[in-house]
Amino acid sequence: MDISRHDIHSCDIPSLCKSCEVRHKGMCGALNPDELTLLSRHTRQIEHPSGEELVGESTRVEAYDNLMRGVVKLSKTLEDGRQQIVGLQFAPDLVGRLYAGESPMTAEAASDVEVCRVPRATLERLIERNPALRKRLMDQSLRELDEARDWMVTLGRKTAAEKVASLLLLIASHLDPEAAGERRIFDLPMSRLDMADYLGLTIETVSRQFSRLKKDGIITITANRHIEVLSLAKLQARCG
Amino acid sequence: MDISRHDIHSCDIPSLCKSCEVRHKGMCGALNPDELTLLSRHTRQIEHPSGEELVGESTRVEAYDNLMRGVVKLSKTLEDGRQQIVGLQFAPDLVGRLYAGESPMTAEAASDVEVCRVPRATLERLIERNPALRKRLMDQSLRELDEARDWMVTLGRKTAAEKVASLLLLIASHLDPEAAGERRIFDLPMSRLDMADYLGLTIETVSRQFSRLKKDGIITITANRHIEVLSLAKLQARCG
DNA sequence: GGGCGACCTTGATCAAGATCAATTTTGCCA
DNA sequence: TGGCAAAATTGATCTTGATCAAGGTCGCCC
Repeated sequence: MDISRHDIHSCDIPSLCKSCEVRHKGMCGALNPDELTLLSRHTRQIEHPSGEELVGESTRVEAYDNLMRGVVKLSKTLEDGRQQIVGLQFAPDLVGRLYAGESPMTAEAASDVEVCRVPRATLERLIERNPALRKRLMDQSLRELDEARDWMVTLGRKTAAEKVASLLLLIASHLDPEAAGERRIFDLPMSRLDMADYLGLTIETVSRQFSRLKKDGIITITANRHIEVLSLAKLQARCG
Repeated sequence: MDISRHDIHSCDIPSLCKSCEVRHKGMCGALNPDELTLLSRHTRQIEHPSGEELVGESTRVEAYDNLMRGVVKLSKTLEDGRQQIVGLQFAPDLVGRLYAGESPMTAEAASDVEVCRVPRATLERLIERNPALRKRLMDQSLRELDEARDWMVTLGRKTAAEKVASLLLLIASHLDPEAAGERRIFDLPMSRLDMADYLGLTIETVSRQFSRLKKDGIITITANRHIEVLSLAKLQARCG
């Protein structure tokens, strides 16, 4: 794990700093120079390999993680080990349940991930002082709530085929958002098991649905993770 | 529908006023006298019979509803009519998706319901001015997000028996929260169809699970809606 | 380049819950 | 109080997705 001082001039915390790459979605411009200085003093840039845990379920929350690159999965586990993924986060989301003493879930790197870690107190102080930052975080929370409720429909009322199509569409829209037309190309940021745990299915069922999408000419798969969507319209039609 | 001027002295908007019945959970004390006067001028108290819609899916949001009595269900519907309930709201929640032009879901009275309706602009102006109110609404949003993610585990990974037990426990904790010991007594605020739509099941499956809980001596049911939980511990043990 | 382990696919069978089809119960109103 | 429609229960059967069981593929490290 690479931990280095955070330099304000080469700042790449997408959600909190000015010179970020993903300016259009992040918190850039929300902070004034003083606030940026304060932030840069307390922030550390950290890399996590795929599979590494950022925050454990029911553990104390000491810091928030600003997601710069990669995909983070949020999951919950029943006592007997059954697991459900309850959300995916993409850059430039803030990872971590605001204001909670204990994290209600596990946050884990789904792919290799780069974050900027901000101590809890630092961020919460900034939120107090900065209305723009506050509004951004409120908007992120409300958006996550919308997404969670959308996914409840998927979990409760869709068939296995519709579930897998919905997930592919969700991932495509985050990882290849600019693309026009019918095609989308991307690498799945998660294993079949993760997908099953997100969809409330087994890996076998997920695999069979992938095979069906392939057979029906809607996608091609190479090397397990590389997906090409040939007909976005047909994929959408399978989402229910 | 009974619409009457809202009188500040007999104010009973639990979440926004001072003399509310559910002081411990609401927004009482968040507003100063000026703000209360502003609010009282624009607020209307409204009663909705069970089944009546407060806000429709994909319709323009013109006002928020402060829930004073009863239970509101939030639902989403797929094109072919499949329905999923994505949340329940109890007094003194604020009903309505903050800051959205269009409501992402339907809000409907599950039982008979009393609300205070606040125009969108009025509440949003108050939020700007009042940090305590702002924090309360942020906390409600974050709590709803936690609840939605908890429910995703129920929808994705629990069996029918565990789902029904989880719902009974959820309702018991809201409708008979003070009770000590092993017993809880309450009236279900929703039909078997609503419960099925919340759990991602059919009414037949819900009914069979109720019969099983009865047979196993965990609950008694009278008149379809009146529930007595005989052993809270056994009910909890069935939640997974 | 070969070998090993993790991950994925495919097939056969099983079971939980859906569907279809009657009854029964409840609430309501005349 | 009786009658009726809506809601709930119960039973028989079917279907979807889970489970069990082999193989196959991929990626990585020596």
